[in-house]
Amino acid sequence: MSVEKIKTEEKSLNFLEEIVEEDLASGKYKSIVTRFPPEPNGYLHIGHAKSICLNFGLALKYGGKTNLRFDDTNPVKEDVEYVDSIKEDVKWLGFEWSQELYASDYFDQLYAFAVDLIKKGLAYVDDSTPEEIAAQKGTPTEPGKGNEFRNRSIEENLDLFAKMKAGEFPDGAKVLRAKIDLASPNMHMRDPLMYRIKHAHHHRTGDAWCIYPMYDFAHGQSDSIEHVTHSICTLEFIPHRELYDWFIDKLEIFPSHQYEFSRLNMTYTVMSKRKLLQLVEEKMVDGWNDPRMPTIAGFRRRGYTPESIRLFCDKIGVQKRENLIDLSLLEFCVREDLNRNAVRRMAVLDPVKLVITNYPEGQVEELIGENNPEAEDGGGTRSIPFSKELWIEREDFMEEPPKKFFRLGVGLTVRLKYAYIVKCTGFKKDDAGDVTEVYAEYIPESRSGHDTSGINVKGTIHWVSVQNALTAEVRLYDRLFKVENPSNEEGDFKEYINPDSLQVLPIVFIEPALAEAVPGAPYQFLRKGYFCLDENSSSDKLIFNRTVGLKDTWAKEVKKG
RNA sequence: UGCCCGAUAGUAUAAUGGUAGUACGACAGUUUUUGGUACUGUUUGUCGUGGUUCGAGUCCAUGUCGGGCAACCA
Repeated sequence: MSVEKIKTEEKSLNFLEEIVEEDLASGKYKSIVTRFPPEPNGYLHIGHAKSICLNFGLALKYGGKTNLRFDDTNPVKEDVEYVDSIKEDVKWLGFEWSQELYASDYFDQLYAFAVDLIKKGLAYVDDSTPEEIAAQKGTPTEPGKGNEFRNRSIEENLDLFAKMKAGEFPDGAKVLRAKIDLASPNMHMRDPLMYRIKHAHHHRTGDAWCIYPMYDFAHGQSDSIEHVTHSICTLEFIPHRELYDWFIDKLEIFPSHQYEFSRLNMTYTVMSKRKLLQLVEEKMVDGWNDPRMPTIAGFRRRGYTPESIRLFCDKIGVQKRENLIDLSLLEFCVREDLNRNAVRRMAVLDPVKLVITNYPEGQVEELIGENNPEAEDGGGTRSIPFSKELWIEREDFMEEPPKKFFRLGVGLTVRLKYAYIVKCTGFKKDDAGDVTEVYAEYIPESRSGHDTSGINVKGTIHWVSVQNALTAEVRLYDRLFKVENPSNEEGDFKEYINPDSLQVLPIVFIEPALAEAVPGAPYQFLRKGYFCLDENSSSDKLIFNRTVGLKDTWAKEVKKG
């Protein structure tokens, strides 16, 4: 390979990798520490996967470590259910955290930090109502103004803050604020809140506390305590950075640094926990792990693999500009993985009966089918029963086939996959005009692997032997929303939900080998797409979810007309 | 109209003052016992205007457009 060739194939660094390489090269750090800091108030979605891949990926690439730290400073919204799901999802994606930590682990330390700032004259207790505080903050174009509480003595502040902690005041009666600059052009510097009173039960600290730190007074300090070198978050936190640095500076603690990248947006879905929670609570979907949800749990149930999601995160890159990624890129990534790894099977989703008129009544032949043509050895084989009556797809027969239709129609020949070439001789319709049976004659010397017929056919179709068929329920999923960017549309985003996002096929005929289908394993139903067993599937009732369809150039052709 | 961030094909993402490249998509073709896969080819781009320079997507100025910021949320 030429030098140029190698050079062009070398993947360029994203801006965060560049920063890390510079910091390592300059000796600023010997190794890096990152963290993934979810709030346990919802399930992780594909946008979090981007952040997870970034944070863990950086540490993996440059030899550092990544902590999983729950940002659990608001007890009224948080729950252990979410903690558990988040841990499961991160693990499933294939990452191992160095330590499992909680911002709530630092409540004592954070309290001491606050006391330190009070002693330095940099924080005060304010008795104002939320409305008063908002009004006194001014607006982005007008400076805010102070109030009488701002000038309380250090002693009084210390006393009041201790009483806040001791539970002497009701919720909302007082807050602790940083004393910074009410005229700052950065709204976040206009004496931000540090602590508020909430007599609420916390999922970890129980009833030990009735004051809880705000995000801004918890996140940076938690990073600092953990010696996080690169604290990576999304763009909306840019204005918080000045405050992040201010607290670290005034507290004189380890200087973690914050860097921001743009969050992931994807077409035909929504990516905010608030909206996803709404879909769950209003039962628009079957829970957080509904296969139509953009949650990690949803993708897992849908049959997406960790590899495919990691590949996707790698392909979308990292930048600071707003973006809206094509869903087709994610689908490309999952097909790429599944094409290599999914076991091939046959299933007839919309059946019509094909009768091989010259095949002996009652005879059953066991034919051999390779499990995966992409695998080196074909992935092994399985046995498939063939008989006189077969199920084939309704769409594989046409009464009046157009020129480029390489399937069945009277007089047309096709290969039955793994079996014989058949020639269509006729069909039967019912009173409603629907085709009920298709007739064909097989060519005995055309059997797969032993074909001496010399006949060439353009098309190959899949089938399942009627007398040996098993049945299953199949769930076909489509995009959750009808429009590319539901959040950008007028009105409520829920108005744009795709009414056809789930199609249930109660009875689908599948080949016998599928009785041994394994949960979590990917299957390709030939010519139909990739499927996996649903979590509610049982040996009595098999249920398959369609992960993604195959690319279908014929469907495109038909659409064009 | 205060502050902050951003702008490269349809969508993403490179080019670090020196040939605007890659992927997905779309389109066309080759191969094929999956109208899949693989392979080949085609298509479409530096937000505008000035300036610096032998040379600007890149640096400077200015304008335009998009996004964010005034939760006791994170």
